[in-house]
Amino acid sequence: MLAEERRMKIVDLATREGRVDAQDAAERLSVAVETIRRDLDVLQRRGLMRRVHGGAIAVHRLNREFTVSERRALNHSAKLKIAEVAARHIPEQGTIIVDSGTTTQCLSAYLRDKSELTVVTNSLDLATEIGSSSTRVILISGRVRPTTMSGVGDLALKALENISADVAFIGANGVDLKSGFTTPDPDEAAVKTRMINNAQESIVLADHSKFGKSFTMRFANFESVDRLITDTKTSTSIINEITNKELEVVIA
Amino acid sequence: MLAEERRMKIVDLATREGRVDAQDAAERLSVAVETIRRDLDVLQRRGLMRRVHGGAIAVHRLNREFTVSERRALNHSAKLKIAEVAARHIPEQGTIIVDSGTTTQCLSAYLRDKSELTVVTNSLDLATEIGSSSTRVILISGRVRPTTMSGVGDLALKALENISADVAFIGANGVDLKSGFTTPDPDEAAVKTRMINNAQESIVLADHSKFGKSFTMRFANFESVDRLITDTKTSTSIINEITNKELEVVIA
DNA sequence: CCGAATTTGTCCGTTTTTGACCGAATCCCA
DNA sequence: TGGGATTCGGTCAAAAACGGACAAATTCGG
Repeated sequence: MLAEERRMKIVDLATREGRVDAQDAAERLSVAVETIRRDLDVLQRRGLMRRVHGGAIAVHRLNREFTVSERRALNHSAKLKIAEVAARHIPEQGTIIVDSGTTTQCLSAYLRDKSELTVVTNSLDLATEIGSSSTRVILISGRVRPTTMSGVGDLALKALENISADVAFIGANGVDLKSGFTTPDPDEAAVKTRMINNAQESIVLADHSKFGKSFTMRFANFESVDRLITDTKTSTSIINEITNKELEVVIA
Repeated sequence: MLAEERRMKIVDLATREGRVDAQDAAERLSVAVETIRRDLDVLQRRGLMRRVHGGAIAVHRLNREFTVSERRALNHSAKLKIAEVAARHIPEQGTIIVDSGTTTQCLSAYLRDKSELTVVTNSLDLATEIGSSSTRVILISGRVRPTTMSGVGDLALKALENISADVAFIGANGVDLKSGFTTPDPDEAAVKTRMINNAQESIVLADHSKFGKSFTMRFANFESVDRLITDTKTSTSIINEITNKELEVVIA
């Protein structure tokens, strides 16, 4: 059996059963466990599954299980540092737009009790956290997308229509040289684009795990964003290439 | 079973039942209690649940308890009964409007995972609770009023403009023979009025403590509401007088 | 057909996971 | 409030899984 063929069968197994047991797969495909383990590593690098002790878990199942709170914990310290740096760009007064997402969510600590500040957001969680403080919060309506707990759709775009802000803090799922800033959901992408358009200055927050990835919907290219904040683990070569595109990159 | 798989099942248990009993989970997943306890520690570190004596509780439940705990304690059992009766008027499919408020909030238990139902609400807490289920949630928002954590103002009215629903469940601060249904905040009153106007049928939920009180803003008179649900502690004389005004009163 | 590169299997020391044990801390109920 | 039951958390040992090294087998390019 060809190596690729074997890997296909492993993917097959994974999608059918949701997981792969290294030991079990080795027996079924009559190869050594080490081979399976190596295969799983390869498939993980291809983004097809996630390696865990004893085997691997199919991504489709992962997405379902990964809740907001779990994603929040992912690279949490990096996100906190990014938020800390981003916070320097929050004005004392005026209006800012804050996108939904686990990274932008970390900004909440810097947004409470700013009585001269208006925060416009489509994130339920963020609004809940700072809504009870003296900061003026405007929550964007819309259909609630369960995976991100944010308001999207036509209503959200309508609500944003007449709002203009000083700064917009935007999250991204993918940052790639070819594709620009991307996200999987079309509705969510439309909201992000509108947010960027309606702000004087726009800042994207993205930790190292987002780089080199691209998803279906581009919501901005490098020219339309003013600043990109990331953490120290992001490869410097990518950062240099982005800096060449007239986009200021800040490393937290 | 893979370790990660087991942990997923624990998260599953937690989200479904709100809590995890270490002993019980150990038996169900046929591993030692110690293993479960270690898993719970890991999951806590991932921010998925909060460790407590005897097991752990899901974070989504945790947030819920924190946000409305004090207010909800007031006449809580009465509110639960009112919600139970009100729930009989929730259609299996179609669109309903649910107002913000501690009483209407209790409806959330009956609104999760109704895939044929669309819930329109201006309550952040309600949207958060049912937004993660398969129920379609449309959040009406605008400026967030800190005391009630609800969306009000011009933006909210605009968003409601083109929405029509089968039933509206409305909360009230005061129910009085002379003043009708009242609330202190003008913005909130405007939203309630619009909600009632945009629904085929409107139901007000009010426990006994609301009767005989009146506040600045009337959002509805007795004629414009179809049904009033209250608890057994409400004085029968008031109920009789209200019934005379062509308003059906249901006692939970 | 040959040599190089890649893949695969084996070996083995290291790490991780798991279940068991036990004294201490905590909870629950009378 | 006190005592019994439960739970906790730390240590230990066995088992499983890991990963790196290396050799054998296979594939590839010329």
